[in-house]
Amino acid sequence: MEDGTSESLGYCADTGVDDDVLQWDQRADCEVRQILDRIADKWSLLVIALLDKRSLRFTELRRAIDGVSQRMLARTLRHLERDGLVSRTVHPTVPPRVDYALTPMGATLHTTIRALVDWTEEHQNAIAAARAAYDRRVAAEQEAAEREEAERLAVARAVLPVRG
Amino acid sequence: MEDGTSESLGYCADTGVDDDVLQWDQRADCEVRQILDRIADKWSLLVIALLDKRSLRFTELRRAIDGVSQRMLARTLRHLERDGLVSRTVHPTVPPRVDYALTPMGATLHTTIRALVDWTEEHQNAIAAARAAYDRRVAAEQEAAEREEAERLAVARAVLPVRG
DNA sequence: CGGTATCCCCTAAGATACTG
DNA sequence: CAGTATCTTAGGGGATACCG
Repeated sequence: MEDGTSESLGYCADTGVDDDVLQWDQRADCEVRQILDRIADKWSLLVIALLDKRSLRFTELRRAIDGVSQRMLARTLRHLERDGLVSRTVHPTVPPRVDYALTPMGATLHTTIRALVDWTEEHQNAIAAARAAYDRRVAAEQEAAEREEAERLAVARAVLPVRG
Repeated sequence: MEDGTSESLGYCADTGVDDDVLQWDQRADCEVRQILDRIADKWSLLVIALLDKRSLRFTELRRAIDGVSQRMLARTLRHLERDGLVSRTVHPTVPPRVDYALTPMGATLHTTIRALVDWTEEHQNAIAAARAAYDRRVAAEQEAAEREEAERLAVARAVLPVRG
């Protein structure tokens, strides 16, 4: 057993904080937050995406997901299995064969995740543009700052007598 | 400048891989993946959540989000600003005042994220139950394995002569 | 107030090797 | 094939100190 969720998490009851802006619970130990962190995880997202079409074997997933290590895939799958999002079926053949599939709950999650990915795809150009614009702005500001700095130095040298 | 997205990312064109199961691009350098990783980030999610209601100052955000360090909040905000999801407005007063707000694009993202959070809230009980069931199963299996092991040891001791 | 710069720790994740 | 165990490292993230 490597970790678990065993620390003192519990349901996050309203602490009665003044601010009602907090529509979602911000506290670090909140259960919702914790679930969110897990399913929004890089590999989880991809695994759920892939399993939507059909069940897959361990190695099929491994090959399908570029860059995932054996360790991380196993870990991710066990997490998803524990959360009841993915089912694991062992066929007692030789060589062994293990199939992973979405559970009904996992399938409902897929829909939601899909929306997020769609959003990302729709806006990726806009985001790229925003980044480029931001970077240009920053670069310009930095250049300006450097020019100003150089000028100040030049003035200082002109005013002070040269020593040595 | 701390990092950036400057490496050779580029749009991930279809590499013509055989498998059409890959509805989303899995390659580690994929732009969509990279954006997803950023917005699915723990702090980003919360910042976007909070800014939906109204614009907030740095310190307001800091206070609202339990457990965030100054460094991480600043980092997160700069990322979001760079991606065009959050706008940053400096009021040249003294003491300085900086307001953060969602851009129109940020607002659309909020809707999508909200769906994800809703899903999580709806299913958190089911997930908790699944986890409990899983943990019980694992515990039972482990116990069984230990019993078996103990038995094997007992048999071995009974067969082998006691040395020393 | 609203940051940036610095140091430092600790864990998540990759690489590697071994097992049923 | 489908994993687990072990080692190691990069970098996420906290604490602190200082600037405009």
